Amino acid sequence: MNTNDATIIFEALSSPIRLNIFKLLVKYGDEGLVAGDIATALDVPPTNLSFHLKALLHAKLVSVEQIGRFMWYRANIPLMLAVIGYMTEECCANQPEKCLAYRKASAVPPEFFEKKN
Amino acid sequence: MNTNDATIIFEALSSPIRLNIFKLLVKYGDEGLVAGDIATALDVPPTNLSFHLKALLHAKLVSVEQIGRFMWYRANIPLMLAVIGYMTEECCANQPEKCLAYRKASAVPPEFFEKKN
DNA sequence: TTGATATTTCAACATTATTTGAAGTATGTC
DNA sequence: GACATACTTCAAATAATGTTGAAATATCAA
Repeated sequence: MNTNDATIIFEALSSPIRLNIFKLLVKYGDEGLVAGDIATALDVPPTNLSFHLKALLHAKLVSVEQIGRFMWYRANIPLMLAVIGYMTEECCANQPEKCLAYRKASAVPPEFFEKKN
Repeated sequence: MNTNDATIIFEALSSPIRLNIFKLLVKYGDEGLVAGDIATALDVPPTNLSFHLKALLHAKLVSVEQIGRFMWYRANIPLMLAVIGYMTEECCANQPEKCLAYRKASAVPPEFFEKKN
């Protein structure tokens, strides 16, 4: 994860349509969702959906698997976590106590911050 | 934090220049940095820097304080943490065990994941 | 008050992103 | 094979963003 990767990822999440696609896919987890169902759920014309899915694929925020005529899309949650890591990295590295204080006051759900290992 | 806020924030972080500005400001913490020094550090013409700082201000990712002729810019770290919260929310809410498993394998620095209270 | 410094705003232009309908590709069904 | 379905690619129009130099604003220093 570097500036370039992060830029592409943020770019991919910077449109309401794409952010909603990603959030929807997170919700469906490993099962994923077929392009047509994403289009229906979010009321986006198929052509336009393809365009946005391409941006998410390019950022690697989603993966796709063809099964018959259907394209199954899935969210790449580990990558999302890597971006979070990237964002917090510098903060923690440069002023750990301040970062921790801010984090304690943040809206991040507590169960997410359980000790790793 | 809703889709609209998040979109504006991701939009603000979706250009390499703006991402570098933000990272630089995170590094300087509470002290902040004056516009001219950001311009020098990142080798961005002042006019262009102003344009990008405006986007970061609009997203509220940075704040600004005028002191004499100087404009001191500072990163809004709590907001950054709020976005992280927003991104993890749905994941944790919908499949907590999967989310935790992914997190354990993620590159997020371990000290960031200490129990909150 | 004059001139220098710090930064922003403006206007023009250049570049990039988004949307749409029509056409294309591939798979499945009869 | 002929036709329907699922989805993508293409091309053209439109919209949004990014960049630059010149001018504006505001503070400071002599």
